[in-house]
Amino acid sequence: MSRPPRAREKVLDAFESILLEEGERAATLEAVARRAGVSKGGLLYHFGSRDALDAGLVDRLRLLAADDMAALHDAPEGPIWYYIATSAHVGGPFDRAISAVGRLAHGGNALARGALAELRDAWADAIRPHVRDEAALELVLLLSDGLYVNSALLNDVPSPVPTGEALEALIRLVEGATRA
Amino acid sequence: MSRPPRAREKVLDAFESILLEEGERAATLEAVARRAGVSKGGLLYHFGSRDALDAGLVDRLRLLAADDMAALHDAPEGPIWYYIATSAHVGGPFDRAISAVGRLAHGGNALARGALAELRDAWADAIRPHVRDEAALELVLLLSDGLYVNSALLNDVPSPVPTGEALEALIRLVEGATRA
DNA sequence: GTCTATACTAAGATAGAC
DNA sequence: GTCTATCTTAGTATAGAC
Repeated sequence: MSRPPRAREKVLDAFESILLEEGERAATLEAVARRAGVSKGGLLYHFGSRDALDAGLVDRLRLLAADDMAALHDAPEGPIWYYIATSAHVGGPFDRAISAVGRLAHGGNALARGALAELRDAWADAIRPHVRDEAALELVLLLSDGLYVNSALLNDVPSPVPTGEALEALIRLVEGATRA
Repeated sequence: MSRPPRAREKVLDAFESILLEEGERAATLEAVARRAGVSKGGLLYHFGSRDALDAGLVDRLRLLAADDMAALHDAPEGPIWYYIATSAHVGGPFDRAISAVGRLAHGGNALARGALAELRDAWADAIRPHVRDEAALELVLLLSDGLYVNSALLNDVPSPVPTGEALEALIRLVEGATRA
């Protein structure tokens, strides 16, 4: 009856944070270990190599993606609203995992690319029944991607991401233009 | 009457390619020099440090951005069409420079972040007169960002970026929803 | 399960020859 | 203007103590 291994999760949290705030290059084993509050050796007990650490983060993304897909299907405001609104709401565990795995994908990691491609396909399948055609589907998917890029990019640049009323106006516009 | 320094440009081309295809982490001075067909020492003659190389790429982006802004203003199909269509048409020098500088921005480079923020502001100013309100402006800008993310991400994953007729349908949809 | 110490490799940067 | 050689530091990984 062992409790979930806290250290492992702390390491993944640290890895994610550094990827998001400082990029792939800064996410060295030493930097991750330091931020997680363990030694390099301690980290390497849980993740035997850099590749294993990458794979650990991709696994986390897959788990969170399954939960989110369930929430999207059940959303009372409808999937389009849920999908776009949560894309702008970065900072949650799922959003962080997506962007962090995105950085690994940029670095050429095949596991990361595959997981993101699957996620995109799953979203497309969930939203397709609610829009009038493929152009409308593309618009919804691309808009959400745009929100991600922009929310992920800015750590000191002033944020161009719409929030609150501006975001609602944007979503109403998209719903009007795309709904089946 | 010295001709433009070819080696310098070759180095920037190589740096750009590696950033796009393999990410920040792979873009080491040695890898860039090898791809450019020069030695590490040769590279460091033109760019005295890694920071100088980063700055060189940001400078290139600024030059290309000025040209593109002129083309956007003169585009016969109108700025919205020009803007979205060219966002999907990655592979040109300008598009490559934007995505490559985007990678540097992810890595925390302040010059890169500043240049991209300025570019976004310039686009917003150019498109604002042609859309009906700020929500419509956001939609156009975010859609274009979405096209970039997706075109930049895929080196072996099958491309989710619409082209040809699908892209035209998407642009007509957006124009209908946003035009002033 | 976590640490310290250490080995090995690769990255950034300099010096000086050509 | 470009090269080779070399120095230094940082990144990955292993061994073995606690």
